[in-house]
Amino acid sequence: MSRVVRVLNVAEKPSVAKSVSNILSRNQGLRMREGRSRYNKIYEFNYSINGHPCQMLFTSVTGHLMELEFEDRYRKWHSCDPALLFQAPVRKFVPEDKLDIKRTLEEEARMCQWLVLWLDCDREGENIAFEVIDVCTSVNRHLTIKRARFSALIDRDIHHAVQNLDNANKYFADAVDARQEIDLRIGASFTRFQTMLLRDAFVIDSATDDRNLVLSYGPCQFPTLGFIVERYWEIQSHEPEEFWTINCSHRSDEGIATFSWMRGHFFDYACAVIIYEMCVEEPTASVTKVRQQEKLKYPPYPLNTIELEKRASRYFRMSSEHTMKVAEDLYQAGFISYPRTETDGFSPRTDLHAIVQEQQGHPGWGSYAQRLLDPASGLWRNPSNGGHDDKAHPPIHPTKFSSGESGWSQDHNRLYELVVRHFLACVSQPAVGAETTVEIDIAGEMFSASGRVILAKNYLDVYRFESWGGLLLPTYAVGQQFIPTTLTLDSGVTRPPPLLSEADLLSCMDKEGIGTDATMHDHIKKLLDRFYATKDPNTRFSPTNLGEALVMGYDDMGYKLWKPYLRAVMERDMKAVSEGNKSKAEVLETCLQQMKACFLDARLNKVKLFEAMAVFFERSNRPGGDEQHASGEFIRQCCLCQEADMVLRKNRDGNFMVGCLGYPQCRNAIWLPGSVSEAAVTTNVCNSCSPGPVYMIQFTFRRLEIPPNYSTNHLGCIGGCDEILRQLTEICGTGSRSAASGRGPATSSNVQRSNTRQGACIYCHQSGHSSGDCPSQSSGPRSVRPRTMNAQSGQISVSCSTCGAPCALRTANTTQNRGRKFYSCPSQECNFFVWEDNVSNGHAGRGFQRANVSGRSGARGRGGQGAGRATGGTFVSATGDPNSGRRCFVCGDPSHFANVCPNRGN
DNA sequence: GCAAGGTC
Repeated sequence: MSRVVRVLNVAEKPSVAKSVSNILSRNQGLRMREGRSRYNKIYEFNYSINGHPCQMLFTSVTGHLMELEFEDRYRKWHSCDPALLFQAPVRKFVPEDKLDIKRTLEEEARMCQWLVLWLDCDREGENIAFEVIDVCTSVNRHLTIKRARFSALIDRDIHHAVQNLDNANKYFADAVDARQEIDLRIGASFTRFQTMLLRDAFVIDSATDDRNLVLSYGPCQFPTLGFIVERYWEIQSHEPEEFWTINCSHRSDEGIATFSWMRGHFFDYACAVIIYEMCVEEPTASVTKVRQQEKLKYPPYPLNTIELEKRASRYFRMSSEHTMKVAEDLYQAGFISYPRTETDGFSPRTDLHAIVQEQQGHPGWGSYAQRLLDPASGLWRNPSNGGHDDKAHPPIHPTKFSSGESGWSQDHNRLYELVVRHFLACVSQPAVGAETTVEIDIAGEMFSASGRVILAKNYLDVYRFESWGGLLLPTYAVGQQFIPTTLTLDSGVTRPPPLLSEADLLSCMDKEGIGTDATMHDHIKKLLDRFYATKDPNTRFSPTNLGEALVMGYDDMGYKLWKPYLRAVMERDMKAVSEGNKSKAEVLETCLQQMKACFLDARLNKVKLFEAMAVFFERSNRPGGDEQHASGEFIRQCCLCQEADMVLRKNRDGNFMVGCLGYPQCRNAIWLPGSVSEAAVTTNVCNSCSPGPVYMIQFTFRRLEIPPNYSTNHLGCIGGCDEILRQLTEICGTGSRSAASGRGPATSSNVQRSNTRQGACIYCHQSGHSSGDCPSQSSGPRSVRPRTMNAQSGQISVSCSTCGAPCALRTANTTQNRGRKFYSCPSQECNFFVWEDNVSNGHAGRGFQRANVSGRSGARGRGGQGAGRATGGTFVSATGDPNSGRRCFVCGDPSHFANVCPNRGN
């Protein structure tokens, strides 16, 4: 008889310690006692491992026990150059809130001979296993260490795991160590760098207190932001293109059928008109094909975390972060299974019927559950498998019946209902429909219509979140002829894709491997918390100015730090480490070396970040931060605070300004043109500006940055009398803002992309000279971006970014934007367009973004040709009188439509 | 004051 072995078992979370204890003890003689941490109980029972009688102690941690941090002397933001964070020593330690768990482990480990690790069987779990080993072996070096590998919390797996104990896998743990270190070093260095660089240099109005604003960078949060910005840019740069299509409808006793043109649409108006006129001439339709098909609509795969978040967002507009909070509540209370799972297929050993049985009494879906269990209904179907398996948790499913609890919020009820209905749907037959497609021929042109009848709803009966729309189509027979009720030539414009919804964003992250199922919602929330993005009531995300500026800045540097590539490379390296093909040290060295080089380069190119920020934000004259101002030469007394002096200053970027020494009480500042290369205060006093004296400044401008008709030397005054200075400020912008509005190397901002024609002069559209030297602009060039003027008088007027002509304020009359006001250039060539609310919000206009004008029909037909009139149908010709309330798409004139616009094609 | 990953 061998001696009883005392075994310390450690799980990743309390629930697993409890489940495994229950399984192994078979609920016989299971005792529970408190540990030092209130969440992590200790279970005790007897068990026999490979014939050794064991006294089992089973406790848990709560995820990682340790954190990685820089050594103390590098932890303060100003303690070191952020570039040093790529080599600064780091240490792993148990944070304050985990110390009680650590103490429990130490106390129990001292009394044990074996340590069995029941952490989740993934890389993070393996890493946590080594954290536990670290803590336990430091108090008991004689421990025998074993790893239990299990894929589901079911009897067979657990008993198998404990009888086949394995060794912990250092490669897996190393991969996580590498990830942690890389994330920390990159995150901390870039975050400190860009925060300290930009926060004090600009007036960032998004935060209430921008002194505490952190402009964080992270290898997951930035690509997530990148998805949002990229889609936003895609929308911004979309050039709507007008197209033409022919629609046909036919009303009969059975109802109406709508036929669409099988050619789709034409972008060429003339071609469309020719074909349309042909159809109008001979409008008799002949049915050429009638096809009937049975179609199945399958229920969804079993539910995993990402799908739960996506569906809760789609169906209830719950944020992913809130969804996970509510799901955690339901899980803690025992109503649903573990909510953080990648698995979307049930193990064949799961007793699915038992789960359905529990739900039979529910007033909402109980009767469906009953039908499902009745073999006669034929409704049951073994669930399909989505192909993902985290080997640790089953798909999310109900674990306890409830018809609503008193403490539940509406969202608790909704989420529980979603989990239950989703589960019931998974074990149901697909919906069955009959689809009919009818094709007709009018004057040689083919049109088709389709309809669908649902024959059996099956899972759709319980899964009320999904529908399967379909119209009933009247009956047609091949060879049948009829005269269309309507035959119209309709125009439409191509539309940009919509902004990313939360579900879209989760899909992007999932696809590119950004974050894990347990952290994706955190990254999304972080973007909102950092003021990088906003979410509208339809759960669609837009970047804020801040978010867009940061992405633009890095993009202009040529670094794809905002793309998912970096994470993908890291993920590949992690995999190589976990497979033993690369060492942790090797991956750390190459990755950190590259990232450091990238960091140093980004710092050298910080002007790109400044430029991008300057597109959206005013420069701040706040002291501190990266832009220390030396006290400058006296110009005049400040006429705002009337107390302090205004002095000439130059910042580190070489930009000049005249600022009040009374800062921060007085924020009076006059920024000088970005084209100033030198500025010196003279003894000359301006004759016209008061109160005086106002000392004049001798300016030298950079030749290439000012129009040819301006001199490079200028004795100027900042008091307001100097017209040349005013013009150059307008043309060049101030500080680095000027570069972003057209000077110097082009930034790839969307503003630029949409308002300039690459490689050609923006005024005459010829190449060979820059816009600043255009011979057609005798009065000097204009700013590229649309300018708002007279803002102080309360009146805004917008001039066209291309031709400079004043724009008319118009009102949109489309489904999506009815009543919204916009400015557009009267000239057809410019295509300049901007929403009024974007102008007042400070957004620049874009090249062209017309409102939706699709579905507009023309006017009355050309007399009694064909049988249209005889049957009372409305035939619409490509020419004729306008309908009331509509405007020409091309010029906005309500007296005619685009198809007859006199300005068309000029 | 910084990341991302566990989890309560």
